[in-house]
Amino acid sequence: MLQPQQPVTGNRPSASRGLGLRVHPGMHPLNAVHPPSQHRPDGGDPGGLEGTENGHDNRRDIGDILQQIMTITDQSLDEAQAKKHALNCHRMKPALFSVLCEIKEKTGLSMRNAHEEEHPDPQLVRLDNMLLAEGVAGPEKGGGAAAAVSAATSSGGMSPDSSLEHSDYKSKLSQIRTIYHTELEKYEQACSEFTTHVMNLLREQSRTRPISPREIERMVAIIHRKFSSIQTQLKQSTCEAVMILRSRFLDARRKRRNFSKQATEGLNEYFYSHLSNPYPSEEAKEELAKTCGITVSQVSNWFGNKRIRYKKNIGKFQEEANLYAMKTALGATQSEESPHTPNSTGSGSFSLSGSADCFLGVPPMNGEQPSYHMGAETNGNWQEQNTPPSAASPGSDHSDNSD
DNA sequence: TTAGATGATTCGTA
DNA sequence: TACGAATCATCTAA
Repeated sequence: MLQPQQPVTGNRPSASRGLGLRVHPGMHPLNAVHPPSQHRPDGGDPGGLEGTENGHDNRRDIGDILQQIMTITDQSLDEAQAKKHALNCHRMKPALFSVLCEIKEKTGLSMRNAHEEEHPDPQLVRLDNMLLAEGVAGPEKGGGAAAAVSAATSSGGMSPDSSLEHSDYKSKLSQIRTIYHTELEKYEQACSEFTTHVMNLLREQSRTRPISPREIERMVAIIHRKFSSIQTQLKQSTCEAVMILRSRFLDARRKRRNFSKQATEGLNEYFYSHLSNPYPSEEAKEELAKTCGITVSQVSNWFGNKRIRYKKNIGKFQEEANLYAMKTALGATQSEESPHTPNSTGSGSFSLSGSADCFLGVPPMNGEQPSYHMGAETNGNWQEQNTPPSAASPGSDHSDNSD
């Protein structure tokens, strides 16, 4: 029986290090290269053992070569080079090489993962799209920041004096972009270098073991996948940074400012004068937006909030409703007394004295006559549920009608 | 510091 | 798509 051979150098024990492929008692090194017909996967290998016990010269040579290969990593570089050269020149090398090729082909190793398909990672696609949209990836033209700023502005959350913060935002986004591209370049360069290195190694190794071009390609693909996952992490971190930056600078809720008293009064005046149907038309919203100095969406938000909060606690708003009713009534009286006297201090500003009908020229909703009382029903069951019976009677009871 | 007010956002629904 | 409802985040007065 062929015993495991000590490294040629003989300067260290062979069983403690190496590739873990050392021959152990009971297993002949040539088991790995037996043709499949002789291979015994059940552990027993009478044929192989028989062969070694017969002291087959060729197989002993091959065993020597294999053993030398196994111990190459344990040797110094010079020794290894010399050994490699010796192996390359060995008379049995072509035979061993062809056997390895054959075995490799039959085990299907070379076809492993051959059917793996390259699908774009959906997460990566999302990250790419986001970075593109934010202006971090892709050509730098300030588009992302500008788009984000314009989006925030159009939502009505940005005040005109926020241009300084915009520039701050842009500069920080630019920093993120710079870091992102620097890191990306580093990764790409490292990937390229590593790929080249591995390909050279494989080409070199292909002289002593069978390595198909397809195998090299697959190895390159594996490397690229690994680096791609690192890049994904980079993109993820960048996205998070942009999100934090964006929320810090552009989240309208963080920039919330209360409307001016004048604007709030104007909105309230409209609301209570149309209490039976507080749903301003688009034209009315636009007019309100213009006169209050806010956006149409802010008007919509305000009415949405007002309706829901009014409905939730009618009693609480009763006093407010009465106040605006009184103001309107007073304004109407003054108008009657001096019909030619403008009831506002000037066009474009809100007056608390005008009647609901002539409320700064804001078109009545759906053609209804604005009123504080239970007027024409125009919007579902809002009116019957939410219009307080005493709204038109300032000073009347303030009973809590909240639901 | 804190509770209430308020503007904005999100989500489900008709 | 507008709206209601819930919720968040900030403002403000006490």
